[in-house]
Amino acid sequence: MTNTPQDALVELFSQAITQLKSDGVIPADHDVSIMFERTRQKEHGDYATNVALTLAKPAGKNPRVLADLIVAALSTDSQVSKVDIAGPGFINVFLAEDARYKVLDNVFIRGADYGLAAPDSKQKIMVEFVSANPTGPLHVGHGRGAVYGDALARVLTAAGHTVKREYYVNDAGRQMEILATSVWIRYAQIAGNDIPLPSNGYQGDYIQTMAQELFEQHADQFVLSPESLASAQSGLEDEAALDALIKSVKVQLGDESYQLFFRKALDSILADIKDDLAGFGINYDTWYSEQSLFDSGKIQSAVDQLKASGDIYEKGGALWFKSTDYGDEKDRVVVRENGQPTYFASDIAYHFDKISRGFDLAINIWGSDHHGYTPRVKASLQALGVDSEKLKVLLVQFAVLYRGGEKVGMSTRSGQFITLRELREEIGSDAARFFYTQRKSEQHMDFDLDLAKSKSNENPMYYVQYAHARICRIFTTANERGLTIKAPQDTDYTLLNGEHEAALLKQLERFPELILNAAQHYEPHQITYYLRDLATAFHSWYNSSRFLELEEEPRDAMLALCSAVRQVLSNGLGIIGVAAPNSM
RNA sequence: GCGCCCGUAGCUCAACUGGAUAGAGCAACGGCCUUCUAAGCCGUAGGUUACAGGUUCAAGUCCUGUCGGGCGCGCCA
Repeated sequence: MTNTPQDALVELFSQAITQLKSDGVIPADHDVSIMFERTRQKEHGDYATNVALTLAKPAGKNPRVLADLIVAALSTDSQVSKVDIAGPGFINVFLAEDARYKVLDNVFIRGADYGLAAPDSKQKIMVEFVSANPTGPLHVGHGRGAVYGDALARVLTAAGHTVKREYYVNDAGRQMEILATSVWIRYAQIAGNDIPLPSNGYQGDYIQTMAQELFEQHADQFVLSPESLASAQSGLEDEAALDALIKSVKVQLGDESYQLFFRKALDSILADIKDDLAGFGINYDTWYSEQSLFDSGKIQSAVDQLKASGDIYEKGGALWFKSTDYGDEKDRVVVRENGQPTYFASDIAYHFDKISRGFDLAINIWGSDHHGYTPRVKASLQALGVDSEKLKVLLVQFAVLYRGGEKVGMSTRSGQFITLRELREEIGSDAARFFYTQRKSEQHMDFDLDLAKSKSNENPMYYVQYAHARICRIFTTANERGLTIKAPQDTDYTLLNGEHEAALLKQLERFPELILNAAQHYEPHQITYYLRDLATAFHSWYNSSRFLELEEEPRDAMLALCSAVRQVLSNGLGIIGVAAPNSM
């Protein structure tokens, strides 16, 4: 790893602060942290620190006076050309001319790894995301979490963490039963039975498709008499009637036959989800089955452990977890009166197991509607003796969809939704990823489908990709003209002395620290904004000069800079999972 | 009612996590193609950062309150 310029400056200033401490200007026991920021305006130099402002009070001195003393105590450094004091007491640092060219060598040496921290040098992190119930295809509403989760995983990887992606599959519970029964009813209908699908069953076309396939394989082998089921439905409320219907179908089909429908539904939907996400460039390391938590006894043992520690009590025939002892609003049921564990029971076991697998940090990406759920899960981890700080829940706001200026409603059961696949096929994986990654995850967001689908300059992704394609084109043209171009490292960087070049070099230099910052704050969108800034700096430069018509020396230097910009555009686009096309 | 998230240009969003004159894109207006791709560039206009207080050298950012929007408050998942 190459040290960032900030590191060197912090070192330089630390010595001065130490000096002032021994001189008695600053209290010797005062803990000083020095921060350097890149400046917004070039009149303020390359870097600025507010250290004199933060030390003014403990030192009992006017910030500007203190800044003077700090600057006076600095030893000379060949990398620093000038140090100014400005405003209320900022210390602005101007770097030496040649220091700015260093970044080019870094880019050329590291290549596709430029900006990336040493792999596997930090924490072991699991990112769990999407984890939508396997009761139907993913819809557009899942897109934001999917893209955010994957981009975050990529950012964390780039920052040197070891990252695993996991999808928690809710393959146990009532929704799955409703699904399996819905498939059976559609199957029975195809086989000629006049059994209506209840309105609270799954209505989507994909149910029909699965039923049709089952019918083709098994003909009418699994039909039941409608009369025997009708009785189960009469005189009950909708949900109770549905449960009765499920039970009835289950009993009459027999476990083995019922499982056929269950497995068919689960397997094909899961396969569809996997395929869909893979089409987005999202690939998981593990698909963790909720059912396996039952089968392995992990739920039971987690409950037993909580019982033993006195964190579970009985009330009204149900088992309650005392989450209020750990800061939750109210206690929560883990095992119902009827003996069925709740979804929360699975979650306790799941998160406990997750942390126990040796991750330093487990990140959950949840829809914002689940925010109230976090305290109880953390509470359960604490009760089980796990540091709940190891679980980080990041919330993603739902995107409100618009089509033709109208809000688009979403409902999985009714079968009326835009699938994620549809979105991807219409606007492309790249555009969708870019679009989502433009927004901070916890920010409310409007998703204009018409806009996302339009392949116009209104979509900023093209702006960034175009910069990359343009650079590729320059080299293609140079080649066509038979020009002999020096290797980038062999060119004279000092010829890159214009304002455009300075702006670009600065952007390139910023990339490694940007990745670290984006990772630290779980904000992949920073990469997107950076890429747009870099593309802007490039397009602006491009329009100001025709490189290929210059004298050889400056031409080759400029092409070296082009090459570096192309590399960083490519690296950055890779981190958000968007392609860097050679031509457009 | 209580809790969490949010409120920034006409629209969609940033703002290096408390720093200097709040920035981009789209939309609007005016310029730039005999040229390595105009999916581009240059310029103009657009703001009391919802509102009112507070904290300090410094607040869009932190605290309190008000208003407005979203979500949550099940022996649902």
